[in-house]
Amino acid sequence: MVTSTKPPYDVYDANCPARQVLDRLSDKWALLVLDRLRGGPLRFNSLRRSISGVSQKVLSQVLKRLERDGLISRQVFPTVPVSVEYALTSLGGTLTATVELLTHWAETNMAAIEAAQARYDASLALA
Amino acid sequence: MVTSTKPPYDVYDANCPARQVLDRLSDKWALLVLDRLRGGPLRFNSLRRSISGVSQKVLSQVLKRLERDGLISRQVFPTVPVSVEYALTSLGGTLTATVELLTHWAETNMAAIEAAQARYDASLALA
DNA sequence: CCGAATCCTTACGGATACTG
DNA sequence: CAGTATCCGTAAGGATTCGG
Repeated sequence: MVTSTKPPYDVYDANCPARQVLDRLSDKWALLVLDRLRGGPLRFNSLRRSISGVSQKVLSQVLKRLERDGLISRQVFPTVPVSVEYALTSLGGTLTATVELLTHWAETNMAAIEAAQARYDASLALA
Repeated sequence: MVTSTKPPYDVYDANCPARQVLDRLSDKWALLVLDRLRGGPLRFNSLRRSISGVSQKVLSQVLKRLERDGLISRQVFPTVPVSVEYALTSLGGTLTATVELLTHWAETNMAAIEAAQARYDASLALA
């Protein structure tokens, strides 16, 4: 359905809800974190290890932002040394469910995109 | 619904379809372009003017990428001076339709996110 | 174990000027 | 009109080190 039901928001306004959310999803690590937490709560280093490639600095930044947005929760256990568990909130859960629709689109149409790229690149090669 | 139906892809692999698509959407201008074209084909400068804030360099980069991905089409009219029309392809159309679901989530839940942020910031203020 | 702070590199985006 | 080419400032992200 492409029946343009354009929202009454200004897409150029940084305060536009769509932009707000998309700016968050634009961070690739954020999505990986949310995806990881779908399996249940995880501790910091455990989460870090499960997402290969992310630096500790960036991970803590991302976690802080997601917590601030209410998408994940952070619970500290006063053990020695301290341990911290991160978990998906219900709000975060609905978001990941929605993102999955996009993931599904990707799986369905990635082949078409790759085909288009091949065609494009080929047309450039003979130019 | 949080019933983890995880795709059979490696989310850490840059070739994962989900990543491919999200990396594209991470470009804020790309989304604005796709959104703009939902109203019908537009010429370069027309598109540029309709998206305030984008530089001409970045716009042409974005357009080239979207064309390569098969999400938009580019048609040159041999007028003098030449005019070029960009339009959404059917593939691009299905993507924007899917993105709209995300937009809808944003509209529905943005208030909750802002509330969470306010709570978070308040808890920091008294720390 | 969890995270903050520092340094440093690089890659993106804006402004400007030029071509077909 | 529709780009390409160049320069350049800024800000994001990685590596490393230190603290609670």
